[in-house]
Amino acid sequence: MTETDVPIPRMKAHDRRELVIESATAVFGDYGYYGTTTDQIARAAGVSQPYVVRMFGTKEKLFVEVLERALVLLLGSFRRALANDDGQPLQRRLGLSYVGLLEHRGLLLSLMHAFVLGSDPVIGERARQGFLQVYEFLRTEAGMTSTEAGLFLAGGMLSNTMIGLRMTDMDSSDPIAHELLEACFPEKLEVVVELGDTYRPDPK
Amino acid sequence: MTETDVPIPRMKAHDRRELVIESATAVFGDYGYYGTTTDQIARAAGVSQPYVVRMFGTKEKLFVEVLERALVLLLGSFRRALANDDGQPLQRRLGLSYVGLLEHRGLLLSLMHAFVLGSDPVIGERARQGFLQVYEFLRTEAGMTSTEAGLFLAGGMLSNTMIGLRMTDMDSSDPIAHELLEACFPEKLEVVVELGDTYRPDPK
DNA sequence: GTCTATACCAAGATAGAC
DNA sequence: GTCTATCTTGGTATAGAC
Repeated sequence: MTETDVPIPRMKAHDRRELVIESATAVFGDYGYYGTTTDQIARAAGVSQPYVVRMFGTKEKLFVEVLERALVLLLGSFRRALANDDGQPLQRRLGLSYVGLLEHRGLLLSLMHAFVLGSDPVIGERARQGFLQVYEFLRTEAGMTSTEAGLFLAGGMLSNTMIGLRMTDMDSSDPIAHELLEACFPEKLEVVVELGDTYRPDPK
Repeated sequence: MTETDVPIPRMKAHDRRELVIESATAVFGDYGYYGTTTDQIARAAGVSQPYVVRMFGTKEKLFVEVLERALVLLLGSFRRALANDDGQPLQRRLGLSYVGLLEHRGLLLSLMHAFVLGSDPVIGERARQGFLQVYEFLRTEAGMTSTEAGLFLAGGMLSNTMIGLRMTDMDSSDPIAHELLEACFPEKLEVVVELGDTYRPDPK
């Protein structure tokens, strides 16, 4: 029962699990559910492929966990922005909070991939539910009107799309692209471009 | 050289090709690029799987064709709406035109899947280009300001997301869901729900 | 122009050792 | 708790007949 019984660097189950989910989020964000390999995820997390499957049972279950965690983080971030009234208008606080989520690599993109997979019986169901949850938050907790909430969501979906398109990578070159970016992220461009930088390297 | 040399129902190459692209659009719309099988497409088009590959070389090339055709149809539809001035405000004409594209099963969703695959060297490149093309249309031909164009695109991306989520399928049940749909498609709900109906059956 | 048969590979999952 | 080896399936692509 001495501690030296354990020579190889192991982690507590929970930590490894978190690590794998985080890596999975990043990869799923790039290639989507079907486009992502459990092996890619394993390599990103520095563990073996069978172990990834072992931990979550199936790739699908893992994706659902990623999706669920993304929603938790998203709503958590919104709630914090809501509580943290710094005098700025609500829309802006929430918007910045949203953009701040770019720090979590793949988080918003994994969500987006899920949103567009509504035909899938299990992923689609969870995705619908999650989207509604966000809408409900905006209406009930944030006190937006349905129109305001719709506009806010629309902006969010446009952001996600631009991130998915890796538009932030081609910034300064094309003047039209640059104008589009500015139109899409009013007053937040610098933040977005900076955070978007993290998205650069991803050799398959 | 008699016509009876050809007993089995063949089509002109061009027509078959069109048919396959259309079927592919529908399936890609449901499951995305990676999630779609060339065999699914083949069955949807009523031809053999190898023949699909034969016609387009690779699955990737086929997807790019689908993407390109979708953009052509989208811009065509917009140009028609622009030219067809019936007194309604431009935003509304374009919006209705956009929603009308739901008639082409999978068209908007295939676009959406492409948009979120920006990390892919070939698909991503084409997708970025296409998105910019649309933005440029709104700014130049439709004469929108950058803000107007941004808002319009945002609405479009939200629509796509709701379609992808199959939100229109759960209409009347949940009151919140219904409110969300109305907020998302102002004055167009009936059209959307009606056209969205076509999306129901899709057994994998 | 279109099919059948099939080669070939990649990916998810399982078994079992350490 | 984590790995190596491996089974199994399914999917893209090719060959070649009709």
